[in-house]
Amino acid sequence: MKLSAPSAPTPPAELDKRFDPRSYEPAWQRRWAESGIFRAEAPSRRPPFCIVIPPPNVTGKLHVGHALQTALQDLLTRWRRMQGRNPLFLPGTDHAGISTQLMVERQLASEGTSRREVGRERFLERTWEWKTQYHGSIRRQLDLLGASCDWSRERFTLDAGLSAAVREGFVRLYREGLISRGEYLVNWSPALDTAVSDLEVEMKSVAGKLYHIAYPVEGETERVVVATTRPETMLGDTAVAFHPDDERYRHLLGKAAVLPILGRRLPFIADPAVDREFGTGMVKITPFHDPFDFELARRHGLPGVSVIDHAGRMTAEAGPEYAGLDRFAAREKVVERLRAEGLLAAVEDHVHNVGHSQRSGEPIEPLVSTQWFCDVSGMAERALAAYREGRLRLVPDTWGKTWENWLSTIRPWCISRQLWWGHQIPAWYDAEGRCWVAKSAAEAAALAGTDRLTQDPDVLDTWFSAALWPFSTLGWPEDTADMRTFYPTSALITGHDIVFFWVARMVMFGLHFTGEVPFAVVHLTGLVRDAAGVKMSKMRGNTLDPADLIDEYGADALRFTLSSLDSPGRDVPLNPDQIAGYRAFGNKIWNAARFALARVGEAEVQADVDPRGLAVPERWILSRLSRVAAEIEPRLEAFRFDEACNRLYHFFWGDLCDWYIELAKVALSGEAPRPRAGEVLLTVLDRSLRLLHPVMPFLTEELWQRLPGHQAIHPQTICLAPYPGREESWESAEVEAGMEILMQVVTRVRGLRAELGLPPKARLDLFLDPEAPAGAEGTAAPMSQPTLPAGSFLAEQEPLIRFLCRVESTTFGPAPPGARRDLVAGVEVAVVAGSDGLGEKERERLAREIDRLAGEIARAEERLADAQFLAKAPAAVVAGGRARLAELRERRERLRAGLGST
RNA sequence: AGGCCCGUAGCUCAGCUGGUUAGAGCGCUACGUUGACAUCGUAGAGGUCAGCGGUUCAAGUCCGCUCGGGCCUACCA
Repeated sequence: MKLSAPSAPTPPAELDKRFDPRSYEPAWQRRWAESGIFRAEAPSRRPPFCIVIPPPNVTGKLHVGHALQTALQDLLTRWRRMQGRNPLFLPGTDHAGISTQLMVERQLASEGTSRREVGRERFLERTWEWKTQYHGSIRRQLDLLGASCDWSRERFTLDAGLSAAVREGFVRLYREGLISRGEYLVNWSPALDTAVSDLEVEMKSVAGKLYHIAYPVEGETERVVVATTRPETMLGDTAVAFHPDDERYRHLLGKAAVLPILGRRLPFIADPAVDREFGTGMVKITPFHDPFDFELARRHGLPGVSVIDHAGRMTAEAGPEYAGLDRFAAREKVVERLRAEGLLAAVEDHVHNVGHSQRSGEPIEPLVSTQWFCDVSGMAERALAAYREGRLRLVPDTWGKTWENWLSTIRPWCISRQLWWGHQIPAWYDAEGRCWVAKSAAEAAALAGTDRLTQDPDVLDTWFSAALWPFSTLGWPEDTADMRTFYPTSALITGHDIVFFWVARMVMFGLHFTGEVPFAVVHLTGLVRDAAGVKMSKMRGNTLDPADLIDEYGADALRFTLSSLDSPGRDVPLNPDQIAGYRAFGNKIWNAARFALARVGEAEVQADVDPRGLAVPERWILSRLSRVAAEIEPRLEAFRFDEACNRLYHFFWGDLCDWYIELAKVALSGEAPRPRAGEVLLTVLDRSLRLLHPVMPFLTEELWQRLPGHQAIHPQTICLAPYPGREESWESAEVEAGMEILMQVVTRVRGLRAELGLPPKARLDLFLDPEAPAGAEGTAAPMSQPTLPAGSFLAEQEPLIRFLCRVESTTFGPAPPGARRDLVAGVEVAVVAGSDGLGEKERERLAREIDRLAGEIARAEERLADAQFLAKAPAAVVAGGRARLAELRERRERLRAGLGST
């Protein structure tokens, strides 16, 4: 495990002034991979941490949604690695049955052929070629992102091991009676020519028609009117139903209607499921082409008639007039005929929901077909219990209700698909049509007593293998070291769009096959949208390709952007401007390091720093660093990547760059040396880079390798350096409070200069009067220690103030008349600038500010006069209010003085 | 039909267990090439926190309703 030298020509060489992620990102990914530091150990003494990747489809390239999840998964993995755990980020891909098959079929079509023409074997060869190609591009993209995957453990849902796991799972469920084959009403996609599961049906609101059709009553002159949106299905009617309490129709019980066109006898049925309010309250029953009717027919033992076939065409049963017609053409023809016969009572516009095939888009055709089903009701109950008992945590927890709702109303899962690309169902049929389920043809032959068997041609739903993923990838059903070391896995991060497709099924299968929830916690991310919040889609042309974004902004900037946008329960609007903003942050970090490397002389990174004997700026930045470090880990634990990122960003840019590095300039230039300033700067930089590394792995490694003395932290790589935490001994409320006042004073002086319209170089004399009048203590930044009053603190730091404000002189004490003055943090800040008095604009501004203050003072006074408030509010709040009022009044006085003085 | 989420500055979003001065980034304005950084600096403008009602000494924050937007689940023909 050796890491070669960094890419810099000579070690702590000067940094290029140009910040260019492309110059180091690919090089580091290569170096890390070569050094083997991402390989997990099994067994290991270190505590495990495991994330299995939600396997991308080998259909195509990764999109930004993948980039988001990968960024977060890798963030956690790298963080845990730095904490000394034994992390496994397990990569892999999914064969994605329907999608991939469609892609290859499209390819064949463009060559003027089809899958039927080339045959199953050749088709599968072609699909494997496809897989190889796209797998390569997925791998490249994960590398570009900096994913610290253990590629030695990579899996594919159709590889030998996973295929064995799938057969094992199927056979077990079959033998337990949870998988069975039967003829049921299923969701049929005519375009895909396969059955699909309920989840693959997308309900769309469609503006259609509601046809009112008169059915004669047998042997009577009476007619009943039924309402339907699909008149063509009437050819498959076998009954007519109404609500048992519906007086309008009760007399019809025991009688029958006559189906127009075909003349079939349709008994009247009373069933409470019928809605009396809808249409006429009389409903035609088509058991084989409507789920509602199918259920009702089962309850009443009614037969069914199939009038629509797998291609969506009318069957012979529909009658010679319609056989062979497409269902929609048949609809027109049926309506025409009814109208001609005077049986069309009415046609009205009707908006209703129609199931569409998620993959191919056409309306789903409910029809009866022989398929394999998995009874998941028991598993669903256990998945529910796991959630309720806290063995499974959903983040954010708002998903709990959805979880409960879906699992408690779950129905059998149709797991067979009439496709070729996938796991062929391990069931064989003998000459008599008997079915033998086994893990192999040989085993089936042994069971059947003959090898004259034919395997079921269908394949399993892609999600069946996906449901086994967290343990099949670790070697299940074998008792492997990986399984013992890493299962159950630590966390799952995936998009909320597949919570049912995938997450729920993994939990169900995990509990069933391993007895454990496959992951302790699931973080459901939002969907990535474009800058305007619109869902990305190829059709809209608003997709962003991660590879392009990485090329333009660098992987670190993309990772930081995505991580900081992942706030709970929200979608992720990705705006390239924002990525550019975080690339600028990278540049900022780069230049901070460049400054340090150029100025620290012989200083080196220290594993620890004793704050005793350090000057205020050094003590301050160490204190700030400790506080920020303390805030990061709890946020990562809670999947609040957004908060962690924001804190790091503001610490680095705000505290470190804006203030500390400015303060360090005087010390490092030799103008006013301070003890160990260089050492502190390097140490703060080292720890900041380590804190940032899980989010921005490349930049932090590139810079960290150049920090003199970084070997004291880790000899090889920042990837394995310890993740910094809190350093209590570095913290000082006193120093932070003092610095807070200093910063406010400096900011106010700069403000006064700008307000007076003075050029930066214009001479300015500063007067500070910290002997704030009574009542002005307890401001926004109260001096917590009486040992360090504002006055002496500011006096001690006078050279820094002079430097930061660029003033000629600082005088402690009351300002002379004519000075422009203000009050901040209990300190009067006044400047005397040459001879010019206040300009008209400035007078107006001041007057407005004084007005605004008057309003605030009035409100504060009113509140403090309220007996209820005084009695009920906590003492601290009341005291704070009083102090604030005093400060407001005092500030108004100063401003008035400044205004009147001209 | 049921459930969930959202409506805060021009844009995209933070805002933890309610505390009075609501933040960030981008954009905008003015000034600025002071040797880390113009992928920058300094200062600034900009919000009746969708609306109404309630709880409370105190509401962006809690509760109810309304309006607007999005998502998910669902066998009303």
